[in-house]
Amino acid sequence: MAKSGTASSVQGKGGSRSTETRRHLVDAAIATLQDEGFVGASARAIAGRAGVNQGLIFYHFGSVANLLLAALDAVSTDRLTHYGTLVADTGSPSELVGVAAEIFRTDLDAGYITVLVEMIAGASSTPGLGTEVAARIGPWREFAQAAIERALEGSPLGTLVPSADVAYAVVALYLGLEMLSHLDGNREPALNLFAHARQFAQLLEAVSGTDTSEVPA
Amino acid sequence: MAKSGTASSVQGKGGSRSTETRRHLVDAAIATLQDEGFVGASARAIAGRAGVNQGLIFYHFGSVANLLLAALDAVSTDRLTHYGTLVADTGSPSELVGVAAEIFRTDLDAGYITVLVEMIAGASSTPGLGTEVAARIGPWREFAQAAIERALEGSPLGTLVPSADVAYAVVALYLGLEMLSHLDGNREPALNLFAHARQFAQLLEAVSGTDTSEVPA
DNA sequence: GTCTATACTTGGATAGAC
DNA sequence: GTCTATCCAAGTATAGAC
Repeated sequence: MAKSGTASSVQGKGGSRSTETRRHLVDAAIATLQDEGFVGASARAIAGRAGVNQGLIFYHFGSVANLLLAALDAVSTDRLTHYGTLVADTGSPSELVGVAAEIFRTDLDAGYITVLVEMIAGASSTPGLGTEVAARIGPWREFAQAAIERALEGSPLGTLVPSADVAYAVVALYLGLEMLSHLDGNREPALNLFAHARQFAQLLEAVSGTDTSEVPA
Repeated sequence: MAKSGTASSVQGKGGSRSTETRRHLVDAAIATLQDEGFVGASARAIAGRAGVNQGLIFYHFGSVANLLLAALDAVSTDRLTHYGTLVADTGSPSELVGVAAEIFRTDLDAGYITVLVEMIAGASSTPGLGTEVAARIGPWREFAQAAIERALEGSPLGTLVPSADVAYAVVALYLGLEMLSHLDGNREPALNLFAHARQFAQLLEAVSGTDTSEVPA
């Protein structure tokens, strides 16, 4: 643990003073977005939570907006890799809905979607921020689309369902459910919904599955 | 048009100086929320747009948050009455989806949902604001639920579908689609979705409608 | 009762210290 | 290269003018 910051011209190693401060700021930015929203995510509020001088935000990230984007980046990459492992061995649509419910519940409780929602809503104020946020949501849509297509491949539904549009709707619903759940502090309605969706998916599997002998009257 | 504001102790009439200023402020608050978001909706910005002194906001509404709530009230009542006339003569589910698409398109272009989304997201910052916003969203959910129940009454789907949960999902989707559409300035994906939903509703009507002779294999 | 001028607080950004 | 002290703009709120 060489902590001497004097002779370090190399910045690549993870223990450098710079990267340490950056990480603290990013973590604090995430926490502030969750607790105080985009409005409360000021340089002073974030720096105070990180325990550093607020000027460091402008030195390391150039602006508050850039720091918030870095925070969004951190959450996005972290979540997407986690989703990947969860969805890896998912076969049927009803299984996918079950995993989606699990993902939603975790993200909701941990406040990850809050970061996303606040950034989208807050982007209206800062010029140019919207494009940057949109670029970071793209992977979420692509992930959803890939998962949907994989769950439906081989099924007759696969050719009927426009996966891109459905993925768009899923992400939108994800965001909307977070907003409503977060607003009245009650996650039950949203979780109920996933339960219903799963039953519905099972129904669809029974009707249009590969095994046609079980189709009910 | 008695414009003399000196001897007016009565405040009921709509042309009074006070109500006129209030109306200007509410209109300006709506426009500011749409253009600049919750973050940009400061007392100065709103008052500047309304062409009045910013101190008037605190005199007439007590705080910026209260003015924004008044703006949300204005939008909510205006929209809900409008929805009422549109959904009045709607019979089948597919018709309801068609009307919902029309409502969404209008609201999206006029920026009405933006006001709602910004208020929800912004509520994280101001203590107590969340409860007030939630109270103003309740009617939207009730409206959606009533419309869904009416479109499904008589159909076997009516007893299967949990209308409250579906209404919750519809409002959430409505909000989420607005966020995404507004973010990348492209309303096509959302509108495509409504078209797909309509086709799906028609399929459901054919399968489980009152006329059972048309059920396909 | 209605409005304006002013006080005070917080926020973004940088010049300069180490 | 890293960080702090300081500056100025923008925000909320009110005391007092009309």
